[in-house]
Amino acid sequence: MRFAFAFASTRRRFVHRNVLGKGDLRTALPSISICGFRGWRRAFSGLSEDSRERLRNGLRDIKLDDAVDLFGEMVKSRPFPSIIEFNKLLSAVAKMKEFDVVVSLGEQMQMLGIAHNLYTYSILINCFCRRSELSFALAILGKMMKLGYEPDIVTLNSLLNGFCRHGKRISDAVALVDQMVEMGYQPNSVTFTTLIHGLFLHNRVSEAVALVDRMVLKGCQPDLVTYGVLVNGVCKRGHTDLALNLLKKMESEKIEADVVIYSTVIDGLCKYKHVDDALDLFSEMEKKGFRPNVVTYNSLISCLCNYGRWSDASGLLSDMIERNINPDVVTFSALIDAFVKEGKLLEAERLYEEMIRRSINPNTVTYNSLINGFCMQSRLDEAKQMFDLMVSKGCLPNSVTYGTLINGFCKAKRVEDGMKLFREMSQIGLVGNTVTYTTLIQGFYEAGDCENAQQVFKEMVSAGVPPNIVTYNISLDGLCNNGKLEKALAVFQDMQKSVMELSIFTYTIMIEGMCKAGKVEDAWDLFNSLSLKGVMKPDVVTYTTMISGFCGKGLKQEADALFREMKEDGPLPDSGTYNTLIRARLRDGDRAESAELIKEMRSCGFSGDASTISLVGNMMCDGRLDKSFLDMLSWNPLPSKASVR
DNA sequence: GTAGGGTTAG
Repeated sequence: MRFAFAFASTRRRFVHRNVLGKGDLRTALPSISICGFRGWRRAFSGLSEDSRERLRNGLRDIKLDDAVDLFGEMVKSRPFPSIIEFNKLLSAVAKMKEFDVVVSLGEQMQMLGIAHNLYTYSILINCFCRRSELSFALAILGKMMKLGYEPDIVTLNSLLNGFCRHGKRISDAVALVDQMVEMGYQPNSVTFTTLIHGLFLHNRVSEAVALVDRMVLKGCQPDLVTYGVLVNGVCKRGHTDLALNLLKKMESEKIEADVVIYSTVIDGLCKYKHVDDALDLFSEMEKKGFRPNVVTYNSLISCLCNYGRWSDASGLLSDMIERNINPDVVTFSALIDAFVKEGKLLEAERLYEEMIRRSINPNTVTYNSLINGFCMQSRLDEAKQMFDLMVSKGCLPNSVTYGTLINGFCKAKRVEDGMKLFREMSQIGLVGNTVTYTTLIQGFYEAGDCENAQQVFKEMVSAGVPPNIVTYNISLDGLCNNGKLEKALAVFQDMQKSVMELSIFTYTIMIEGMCKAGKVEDAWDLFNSLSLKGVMKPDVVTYTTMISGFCGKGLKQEADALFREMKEDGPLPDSGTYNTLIRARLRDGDRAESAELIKEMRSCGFSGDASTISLVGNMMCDGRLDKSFLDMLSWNPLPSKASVR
């Protein structure tokens, strides 16, 4: 046997796997055992004329259900139709990308004693490869070769695809092509295109691009599919210049482009912020005679929406309607989502009605956006109603739906309702992600319920969902704000020991926690340890937090000193820094110094914030301050920073 | 009768 690579795993027997559940294929198939010998002449007749006709036509446009029915009819008829007819059927199902069904049908054939031939094996190998189940494909290859069939270039290309899709065998894929050549096979454009695609799958972009030149050297011209793979691969990774060059190259090589390839590049340009280039290419494709389709429009419309270019987006919508390119659920969902994010819920609802009027069925994504819209406005009951509506329409909520609602309830301080939803979600088999869990943890801490917050954290870990730095920061903050500094410190220590990369934000939370617990000295030690370590620079919030801590303890000199240090060689003080200091001065009753600081703050372009103004208001009421302070804070005699710029 | 690919929305 000339196949040196008769892989070790081929020794493993092809395991029959019934991938479909009971009730689908099983019931479609005949039950041979119940047909007694005398009955079989009546039970098993030939194929109907209709089915013969279908098979003659190569099963064009056949639906999956019909194909499965036909298979049932075929295995009932005696004698069995030839393997060629079965192959036609398997091939048709494979074209629908229903690889599981193909595998299952092949298995049923085997059980009925319908012998596979080279093509049957080829189809099955292809299906396993498409499902990234290389070992099964190799097992069939072994079996096939044992029976004396030698794989041809088609089967080898399928196998190559299997290696490419396998998580760890891309280098074996590269080697396989060389091996093919050694064994006297001539790789064709499918071979190279498959490998190029595989390299992209493993993010080996430059190798993928370089392979095109290599294939030309080997006498293999790239075709439209090759360019499709290349253009998509580079666009998805932001190399839109390269994609545009590829379009030109296609033209010079007289390879006719198509609407999909243009749409791919347009979408790439949109995603990587070259909106106007996308619009240019859009008109260029029209000039070249390629008619855009709904997908082309959808890319552009959602992109324009994301940039807030509403009138351009709706212009394109009217364009497409005028040209009889019908908007679909994606078009409407994109527009609805964009309006929701802009807070224009009314417009979003109008679009929803419009799509119903056009008999376009909203899907989960559409409802998710609308639910999000209500959540954003804290209209939780309406959000829940929308949720019920979608369920009643047979539209299945997914983890985004639940995540959105849970987030809404938590933000509206209704963490218990959020938790109820979370339980419901788990019951129907949807898994929460890090964000969902983190939202709930935050909700419980904000409700002062540390116990449940920690419980959710534990559940998260045991469910195998990894807490991230945000989860930890929220936990630290929650513990500190609920008077559990000791516990927070313990967690903080664990974090420092872990591989997690801490941000300055984490340290600021701890410094604030220590200050609030009256442990300003500890906070100051931590603050200084930052500069000593040198890895983490305190930012303006860290400084302000520390200054605020000093002020709270009446350590005026320390606060002033840190403020000076900040101005000399730290981060620039911001409105928060000034307001923190000003409130401290005002509380001290130091009017002159307060006024001085206010003036300085104004000269930097900041003004009094809400809590400073409310403090001044209170002090005016009990007569400790006069109105001039309020004027200083809110009246604007100085040019603002913006107008100076 | 068998092989490769690409576009849109949360």
